[in-house]
Amino acid sequence: MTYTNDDHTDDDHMPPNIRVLYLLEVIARIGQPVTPTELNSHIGWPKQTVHRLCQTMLKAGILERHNRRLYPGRRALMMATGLVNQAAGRIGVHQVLQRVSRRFGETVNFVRPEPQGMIYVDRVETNWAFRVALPIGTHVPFHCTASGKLFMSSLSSARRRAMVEALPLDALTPNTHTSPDSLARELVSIRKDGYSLDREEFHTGMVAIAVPVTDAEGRFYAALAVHGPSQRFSLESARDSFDGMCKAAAQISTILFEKDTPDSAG
Amino acid sequence: MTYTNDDHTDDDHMPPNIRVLYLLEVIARIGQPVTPTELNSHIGWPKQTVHRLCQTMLKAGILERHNRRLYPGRRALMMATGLVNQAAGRIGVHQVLQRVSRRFGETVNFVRPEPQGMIYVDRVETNWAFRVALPIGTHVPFHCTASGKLFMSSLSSARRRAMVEALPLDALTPNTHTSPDSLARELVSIRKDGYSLDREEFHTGMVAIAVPVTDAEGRFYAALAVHGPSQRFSLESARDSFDGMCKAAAQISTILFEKDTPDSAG
DNA sequence: TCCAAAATCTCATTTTTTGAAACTTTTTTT
DNA sequence: AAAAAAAGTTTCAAAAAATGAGATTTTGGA
Repeated sequence: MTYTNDDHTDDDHMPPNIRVLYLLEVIARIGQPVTPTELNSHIGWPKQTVHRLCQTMLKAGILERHNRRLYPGRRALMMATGLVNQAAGRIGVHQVLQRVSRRFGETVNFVRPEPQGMIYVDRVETNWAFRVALPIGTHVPFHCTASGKLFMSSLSSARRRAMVEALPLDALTPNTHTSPDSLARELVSIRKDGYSLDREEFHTGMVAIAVPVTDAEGRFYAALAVHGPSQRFSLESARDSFDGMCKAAAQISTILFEKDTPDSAG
Repeated sequence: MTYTNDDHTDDDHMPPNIRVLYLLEVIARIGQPVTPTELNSHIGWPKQTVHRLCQTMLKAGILERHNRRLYPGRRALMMATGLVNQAAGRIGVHQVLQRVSRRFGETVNFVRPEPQGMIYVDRVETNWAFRVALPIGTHVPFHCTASGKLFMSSLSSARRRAMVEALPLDALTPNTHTSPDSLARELVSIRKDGYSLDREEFHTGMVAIAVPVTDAEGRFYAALAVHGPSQRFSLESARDSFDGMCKAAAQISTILFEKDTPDSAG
């Protein structure tokens, strides 16, 4: 399918700045101390390049070397702790997704808009055999997904119109919107209803409902979506889940955006 | 003239590929979403440079932007989580765990938060017959473990509340918290006391105490926990171990985060 | 609506990175 | 203990990227 294009891939030309980060990333993924040569075997760059970059990071105190092996240094650890802490909200978000998934028995996605399409940021899957085979990090189109339509419905009317007219309205199923007018009309009603449905517009046999997660000022931040096969997850059951999903969306919003009150009991 | 003999300081000269990391570092240190211009005010580089570097990281998925502000992206978090678990100080940390275990004669765990639950990162076990059968790398729930409750107590009140409400409060023993209120109340007192107890809330017959290990800026990094069967490791003995555990936690913090201490008797 | 601040674009110059090849050190094998 | 193999280091010219000043556009608030 032409749409599941995972852009920024690793091969797709990486600027030298990002190479350093990629190296750190690989070290983090491997999960145990490595030698530069072992790194090399995971990456496949010229060995001099890998060695030089390691040297740079060693000099900077980002890596440390013991016994010829590379460890994340103090600087990396401090940075990592700060990042994890700043994103502690994501732990809470994941827990909310799990709760929603448990409650409705279907796959739950957390989806954000990006220029290339809507991107799956986090997910909790059910154990059912039927599953969407879209890995986290995948971009999906705007015009035929519950989350994409929800996002567009949140735009100002001028932008909404411009976007609808700019999109390639490829028909991925018989139900996909292929006319700007019908799509624009649905966006208006989505805006009114507060939720967006995917009526088998992306994959035949799959339906979805999405509700918005907004930031502290009420602006669209992400979509919380539940996906399921139409046989067991009908459009009616999707609509029935609306209230529960709104509550979950509000919780997520609180986790991510609520200002810290100076901690009193409660 | 050998005046500026301080070879590789941070200011001295930073190669372009380290600049990207430095930017991430500053973002991590600030601890909350920033605009490129705010970053600029912390760093003082030409604004175009900061902007360009931010763009590069956004394109790479290392940062995310919402509402003009930069957030650590999914890629940054994955990297950070991976790095944190293999820091250069691991060996030293393990030795501290061994000492604690020898001193109290019980199993000692080093536990960190992840989206799926608290994860056992390192452990020293006693030779006693009674042992917890949770291998390293296992995720355990937040609501019924000393370390999980300790972590949640470290969150801002808004996040704490949202998380408590999102969690499935499954009763694993008669003592498990099953009401958000009672759990929330305990988190407040944990925050006050500086330690967290597991009163047979996870496994009947097993109690635990956990104290926080913080980084150089006081942020939660991990929990240090001692586990034992209630018959020989009572809640009182757990509390008695508090001072010793705090000392150990401080040592771990020093090992992991402190810059070279010129051999002062701590 | 207008205005100021922030962000983006353009481009010549400077600086860095790059990676092949030769060379040295360390580790393993015989 | 010597030889062989693997890992790591140094050198250097070509290629690529980063840099940052100035001009331009976009954005958010009054």
